[in-house]
Amino acid sequence: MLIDMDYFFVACEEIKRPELADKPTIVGAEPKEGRGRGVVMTCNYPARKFGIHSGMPISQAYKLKPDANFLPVDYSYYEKKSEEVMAVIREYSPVLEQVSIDEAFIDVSDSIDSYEAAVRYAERIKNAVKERARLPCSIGVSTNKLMAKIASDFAKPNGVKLIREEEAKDFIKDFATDKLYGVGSKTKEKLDAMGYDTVGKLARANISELVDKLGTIGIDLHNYANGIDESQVIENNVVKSIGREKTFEKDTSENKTVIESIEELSREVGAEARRHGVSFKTVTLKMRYSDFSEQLRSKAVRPTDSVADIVSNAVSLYSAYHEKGRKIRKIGVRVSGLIDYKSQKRLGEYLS
DNA sequence: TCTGGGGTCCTAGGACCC
DNA sequence: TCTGGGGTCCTAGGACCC
Repeated sequence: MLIDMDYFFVACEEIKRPELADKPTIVGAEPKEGRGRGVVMTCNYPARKFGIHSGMPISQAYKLKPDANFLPVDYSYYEKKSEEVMAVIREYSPVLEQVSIDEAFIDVSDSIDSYEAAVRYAERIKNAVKERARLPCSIGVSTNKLMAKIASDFAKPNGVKLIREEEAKDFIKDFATDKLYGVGSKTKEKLDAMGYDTVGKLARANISELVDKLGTIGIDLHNYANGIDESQVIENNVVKSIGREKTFEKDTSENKTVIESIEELSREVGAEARRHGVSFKTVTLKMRYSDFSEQLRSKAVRPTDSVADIVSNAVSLYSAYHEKGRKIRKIGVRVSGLIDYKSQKRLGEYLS
């Protein structure tokens, strides 16, 4: 099963202010009378009636519905609600794989022996999430992760959708290929060029041609197109990297502005690392220029968790590699190669 | 029309070690 | 004078997901 929260960020806001529910409401960047930068993170169904959707530039959303409620992103609140939701779901499954802040797979195949029972079980979970976390969700039910995810799209809003194993292949055959997990705009273009513009055609494609043009993911995609996905639901509670980035209100080439931002982002990253109880081995600086091209530069460091190390490395990467004169749109700082203190301590004890 | 911020995984070359 | 095969780590960039 794939449990996917409905219009999650706005639904969270509606708990605090129920009156938002009947009106078009958007969580995302500040619209600034249509001059704001950034995008719609989430919007509720009343807003969708005006053609607004997540990922849309906030300026465009403002044009479509200037008197909608535009709310800023309160990420830590949504994280808290997410934890509540995950705790509820966890009671219903021996294993839970959280995909994002508002989505999780569970695997209940060992304890459920019919499609009817599975649907009843999903309804129970949906009701429990609604009652205890006070948030709506939709649940896709099938015999593998790929199809459960696809089913969840058809469950929305606030529903349960079952796709039986024997229906799977037929269910997806007329979809565009980018409805499959792992097919984005680039891969879709390549598939189109090969003449595979629907999932059904991809299902009948020549595998060696796919591998030739796409690499080993060609095999996965061919399986997906046939409704086949052997991947397991796996607990994934280990964080691999921690980063913060921000887009400037105006593109800038002023060193002072950029460096101050790097310092601020570094402090946030450092605080987050401490919160997780991890040190890191690599610091990466990301620069996005006005034309949207991106430059990443990284530096390996001795394992550390200090903000000063993040700042000094990120700033020196900036000084060394920033292409002078080019205006920067966005700056980002990330640490990776994370080591948690406990394992470090264990290793230390072992070595001593 | 104007494109966020949080991530993951993969590929590929170079340096280095034994 | 010409040089293998196994491996790890570092760095850069691309594609993708929500």
